[in-house]
Amino acid sequence: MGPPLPRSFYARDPRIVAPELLNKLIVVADGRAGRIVEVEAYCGSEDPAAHTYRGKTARNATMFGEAGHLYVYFSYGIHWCANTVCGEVGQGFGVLLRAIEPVQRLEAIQEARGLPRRAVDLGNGPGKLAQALGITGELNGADLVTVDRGVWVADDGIPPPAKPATTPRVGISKGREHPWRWHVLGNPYVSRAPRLPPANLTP
DNA sequence: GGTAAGATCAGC
DNA sequence: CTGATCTTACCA
Repeated sequence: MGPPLPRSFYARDPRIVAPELLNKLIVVADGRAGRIVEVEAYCGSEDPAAHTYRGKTARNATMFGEAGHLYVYFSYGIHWCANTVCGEVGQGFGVLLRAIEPVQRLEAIQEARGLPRRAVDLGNGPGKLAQALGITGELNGADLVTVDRGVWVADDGIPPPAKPATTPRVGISKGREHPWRWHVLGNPYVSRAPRLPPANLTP
């Protein structure tokens, strides 16, 4: 399946790392795995949409640590979301994993998601992705490079798309001007199709 | 100390 | 469109 990505892969600007994470595999301890088809970059103190914009808190501390660890946070009181920490220690940079195409242990993923689901609905969103792979707060801080808790990101030889689709990020109100969401163009497992520019209705 | 908003999702 | 209901920021 290929080795875990090295620390140096993550220790860069998340706007570089994010598109390169497309088509990599995220693998968890019990063998469930998915191909990453959608990501977003978050850029610390320079990014008002980032959890780390206003400095370190109990929740976001992992994101200020060493690159290559997993930052898992609890969202809207219901869902878990997973990020890879990027950049230098103290920057609070990371990449949110927003969608996967399930590729290994489909039955376990289906069971984790519950109810009959269309294949595309198994991992097409950050909360769904975490639920599909069983990622919860227990995995916050896991090292994707040393694989200390069984979670890692593998390169199985499929390269990132030469021209990934680039759009504004989903679900934020500040920082909308930055096109820091990337996805595999045309892949049916992404959470949202590219948003068309607003129609010009003025005469 | 209270309140509102949020990197979401499922079910009306 | 709404509810679920955790974390944080911000105001009093």
